[in-house]
Amino acid sequence: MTFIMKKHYLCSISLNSQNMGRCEQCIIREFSSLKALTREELLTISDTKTHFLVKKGEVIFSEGDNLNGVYCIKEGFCKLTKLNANGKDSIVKLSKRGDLLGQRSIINEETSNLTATALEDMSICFIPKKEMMEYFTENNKFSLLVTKDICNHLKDSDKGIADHTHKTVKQRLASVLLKLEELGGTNPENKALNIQLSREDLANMVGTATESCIRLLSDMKKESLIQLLGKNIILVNKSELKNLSE
Amino acid sequence: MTFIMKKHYLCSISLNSQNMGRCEQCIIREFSSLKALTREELLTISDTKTHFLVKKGEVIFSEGDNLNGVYCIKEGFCKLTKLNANGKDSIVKLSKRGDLLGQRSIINEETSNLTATALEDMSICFIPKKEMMEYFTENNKFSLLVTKDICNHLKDSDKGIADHTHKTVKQRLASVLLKLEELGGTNPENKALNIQLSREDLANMVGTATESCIRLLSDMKKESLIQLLGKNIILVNKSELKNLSE
DNA sequence: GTTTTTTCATGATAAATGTCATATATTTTA
DNA sequence: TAAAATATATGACATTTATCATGAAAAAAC
Repeated sequence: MTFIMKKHYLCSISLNSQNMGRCEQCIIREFSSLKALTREELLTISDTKTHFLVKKGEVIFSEGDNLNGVYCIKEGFCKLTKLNANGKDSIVKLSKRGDLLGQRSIINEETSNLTATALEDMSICFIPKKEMMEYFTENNKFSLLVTKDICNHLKDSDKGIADHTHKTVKQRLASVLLKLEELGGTNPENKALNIQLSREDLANMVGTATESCIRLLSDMKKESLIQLLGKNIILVNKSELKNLSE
Repeated sequence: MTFIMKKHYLCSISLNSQNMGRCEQCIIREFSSLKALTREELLTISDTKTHFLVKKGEVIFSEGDNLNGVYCIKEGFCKLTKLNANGKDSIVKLSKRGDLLGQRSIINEETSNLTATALEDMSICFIPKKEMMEYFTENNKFSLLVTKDICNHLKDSDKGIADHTHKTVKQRLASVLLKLEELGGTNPENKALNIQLSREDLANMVGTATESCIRLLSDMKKESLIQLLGKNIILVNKSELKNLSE
């Protein structure tokens, strides 16, 4: 287990001066509730937002941090984790391009309940709390979309609890592999999953020991359900994986 | 496993005529986001709401149901469950007096993702979708409270996923027992938990087989962590249960 | 009040999963 | 590029957990 310092404060300063990207021209906002903002609101956000790059493995924010705004993912995947008392991580959720992070903490005026860590090099915009909450209270269309987004997360999480309650490890692994494809898609060339998790991360998402996860991947390979090419995982028999996961 | 018909439609009609309870005088609303409603809004809700009783074991609404409003619990506990593909239930959440049910489905305009079942005789008010959404879009104070409530549920559910990911069954059982006390309190006379779950329900909340749950309860009894008096569970050594659960 | 059904409890056993050890492959660092 | 560190893989084994069987206790139905 390694500890990596947060470097994004430095990055955000050095990069923002170079990055004159205007929110009103940014396509990414179409993927989130930000699409409900008015032209004026977007102009203000353009001036108050900061942009920064995060390297693979770097922490964006940690459990317990006081977030002063929300993070809009322009590019890259990240994991949202919770640390167990016995020192083990649980991956609660994965986020991708277009997703907003930190909404719950801002609305509830609480510290973050999750840690966000980049799974690959990322490009992120930071939108200050002040503007977010201003538009949240004044722009009804925006607040409705934000709330709907949170509602969807809630539905996913409740599904997650149910999945972890009575399914076997193998069922959950199958389910996670399909979820990874759904979320991140596949490489058009070799059909491998675009989201590359370490075996440890995969185990922390499935809820099992790393060795058990590796073993079950090997089993699935022998059963021709998947193919393993180094870090690459290819879902060979998706319908059977689907059957297995249910 | 038994199937129980929903009878509350009948109940609601027969009872509503007798029940002239006015929302503006109801103390229960102080426990939920309904406290943000104006006097005028409350008067309208009084006229449109219906009140009904639900008997222990009866289903209030089921996974997949189209909810036409939200349910405000005036009295009693209920469980919110999700049915697994292999026919096993997971208890995702418990709700009590003052809680609102069905908010997520109404806001997202989706069918319910959970089934609500009474754990004891309950008294419930039903508030139609139309009024809820009207106030949600027009009364900012109300919508903020609703959203905060959903945010709290999300935080709880994410905690739930993490708990299920790497904790042992015994750790989770200890955690559930403490949660039951926190949520429902104890009988002042014998200090037993007010929320009485069957062993099967307890197992479905912990995420284990009923027999394993019973066995672990026996173990905890032998270790003087708890006391078992019929259906009554008394938490004897709470600090040790707390240690165990973490 | 008796019968029937359901819930609770426990033993025996099987199956699933976790842990520790070790080897190899891969990546990172110097 | 070589050395060090980390990630992946697999075997051996311990532990946990699930399943099946059975009986007792409690609750529900008659």
